[in-house]
Amino acid sequence: MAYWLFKSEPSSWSWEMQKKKGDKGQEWDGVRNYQARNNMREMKIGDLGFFYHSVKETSVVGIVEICATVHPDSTTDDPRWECVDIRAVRDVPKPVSLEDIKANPKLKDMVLVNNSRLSVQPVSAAEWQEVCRMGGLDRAP
DNA sequence: GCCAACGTTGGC
DNA sequence: GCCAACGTTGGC
Repeated sequence: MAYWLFKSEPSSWSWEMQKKKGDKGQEWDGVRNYQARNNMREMKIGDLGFFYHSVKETSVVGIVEICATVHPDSTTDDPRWECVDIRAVRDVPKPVSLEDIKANPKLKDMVLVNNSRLSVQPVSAAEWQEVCRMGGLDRAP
């Protein structure tokens, strides 16, 4: 089981929109960055991820699950670009802000802190537990 | 709205 | 293969 973080600007794709897709989920398309794509290639069904709102809210707002492994991105004919499908699992009761993450020494190595431009990132198990705790999930999913 | 950081493109 | 120019992202 691996953990990930998906970053999205709410004006283009928000957590609310993701939740409306329900259990069917949604293809995480539009990624045009090799590092992000390579991370998606590593994902397996059942892996979990944080849903992070960039720009305005800069907070982890939800938990998602990988529901389809990597496949061609339907929004382009360019065979280089692939993506996975994710579905919303639950809200994070208390969204965890970037400020809070930066202020927590346990999270100082998070990719989010050190490479803010990568849109699909790996998250360690320890980081997962800690962010879940901060978000008000006493038991990490 | 600004700007730093980063990734990509294209000329050589 | 290098590197300058350019475009985009995202925090502030």
